[in-house]
Amino acid sequence: MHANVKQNVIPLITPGLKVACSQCNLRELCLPFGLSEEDMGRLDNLIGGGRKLKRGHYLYRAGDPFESIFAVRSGFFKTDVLTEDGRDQVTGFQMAGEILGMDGISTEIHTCNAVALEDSEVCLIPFTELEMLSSEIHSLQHHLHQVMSREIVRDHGVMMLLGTMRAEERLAAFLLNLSQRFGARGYSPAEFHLRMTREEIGSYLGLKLETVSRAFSRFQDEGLISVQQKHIRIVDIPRLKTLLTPADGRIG
Amino acid sequence: MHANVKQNVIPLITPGLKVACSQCNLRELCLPFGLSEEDMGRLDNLIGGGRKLKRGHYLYRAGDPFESIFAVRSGFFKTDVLTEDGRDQVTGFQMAGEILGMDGISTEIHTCNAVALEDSEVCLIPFTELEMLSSEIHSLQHHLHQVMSREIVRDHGVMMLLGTMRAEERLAAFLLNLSQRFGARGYSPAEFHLRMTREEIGSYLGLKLETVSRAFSRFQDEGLISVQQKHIRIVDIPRLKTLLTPADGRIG
DNA sequence: ATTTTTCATTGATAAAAGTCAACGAGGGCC
DNA sequence: GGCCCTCGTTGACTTTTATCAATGAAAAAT
Repeated sequence: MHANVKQNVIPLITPGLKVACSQCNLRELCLPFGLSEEDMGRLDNLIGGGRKLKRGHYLYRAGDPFESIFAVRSGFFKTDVLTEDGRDQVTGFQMAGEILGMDGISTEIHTCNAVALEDSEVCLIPFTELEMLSSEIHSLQHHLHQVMSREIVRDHGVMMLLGTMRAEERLAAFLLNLSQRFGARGYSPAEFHLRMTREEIGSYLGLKLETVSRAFSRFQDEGLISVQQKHIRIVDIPRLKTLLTPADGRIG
Repeated sequence: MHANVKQNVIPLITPGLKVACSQCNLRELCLPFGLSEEDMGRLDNLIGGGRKLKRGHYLYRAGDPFESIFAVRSGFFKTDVLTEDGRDQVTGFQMAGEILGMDGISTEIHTCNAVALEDSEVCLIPFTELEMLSSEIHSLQHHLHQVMSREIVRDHGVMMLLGTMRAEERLAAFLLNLSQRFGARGYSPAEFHLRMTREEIGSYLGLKLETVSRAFSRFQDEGLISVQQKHIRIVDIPRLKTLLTPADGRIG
């Protein structure tokens, strides 16, 4: 309880940053995907500006009233759920173009925390207005549904990971997922900087930090990756992928 | 691959069952929640009738084109995801009033299987039509978003369970969740029949069936529940709940 | 009604991950 | 630039869960 007081005292959110989907190079990844020029302009008008968050600051917390969803413009976030008895589960890591906050729609209260893992910017999308606009723009409505559905499908993937995979498989899946997402954003899929700690990775993967650390070391020993603290280079993507399709001793 | 041929050869779906939300005693739990009489009538017109499924039959399968979501009218379903390498993760169990199929919205292709675990009936809700109607009826639109968001929040709960809990905690959480949902539907929260096998419970909880079975036996030995195959009676709900809030040795 | 098959339970043993502990490296702060 | 604190790594050992295997009970098929 005391450990993270330092990073939370002031929810340092800087309003007033002007943003426009139509100018944004993330638009193909983000909410405006598939909108016409004109409709994108209407979405621009709705978006309540951008907000900057310094590393360690909360975008929202469990218990906060829900008003908006957020699109990550730059930076890196994690979301996590806490229980009364102090358990902490990281439910996801979000990067540019991804949508945060949909957990709050159901009860009008956020059920998880969203924290910036590096200095970040988000676009604030007031949800009531978004619903109003999406009832006028069919493609926006449909795309919103797709984004929510994609989140459900992603969650199923995490369940699969947590429910059926062993430690090294989980880590391999995690690295390949990051790799793919960095690649899709024009960054190197083979070399990147982890924004989260071993403990946060462990929480996401349902493992203890020591287990994560050992798995990293083993991957390095086997020449799959090269690790130096938070710097990762994937040396052998194909072989890393084979870790996810193990025991193919199935009889057709 | 061969094991479940028997139950799948004919996707025995019986169309033509007429249903009306306005007459349905599940309406407070289901999609029409919060609609006016008039709007409910419009929803009635949209719903493509009911369908009956015999136990073991698929409502839809991964790979099927997505057209509709489904509301469970009666019966019991499971959803699961398979990987190429044969891993199988049960992602949920659905009962009356709950919505199935939202995984398909994102890509227009279902990503999981939905199987009836007992003879069941669903209402078929064509999704394109639902979107059209929901852009006219704001409360319907909002409620659809809430239903999807609730699914996301539920998924976070499963992640928490899989990521942080031990075998007995998982089973306790599972039983309490079923208990609560049966109770909400007017059935006994203390005594019910499990529709799924130990293996399916295990898959959902990220455990092997033997571990599930042992945990059941231990709960029974400790006087928490009484188990006889699929028949469960929860003897001591409060004590079962304390299993979920263990080690409260936190220092404030 | 009987046979067959599936499902559940239990025990012995193995494997995987967790726990406890020590040490070392980096990054941020003064 | 140096100090402090957080984070990461590694080792030894424990706990938990999986695996393998056998038996029994119930449900489905004939």
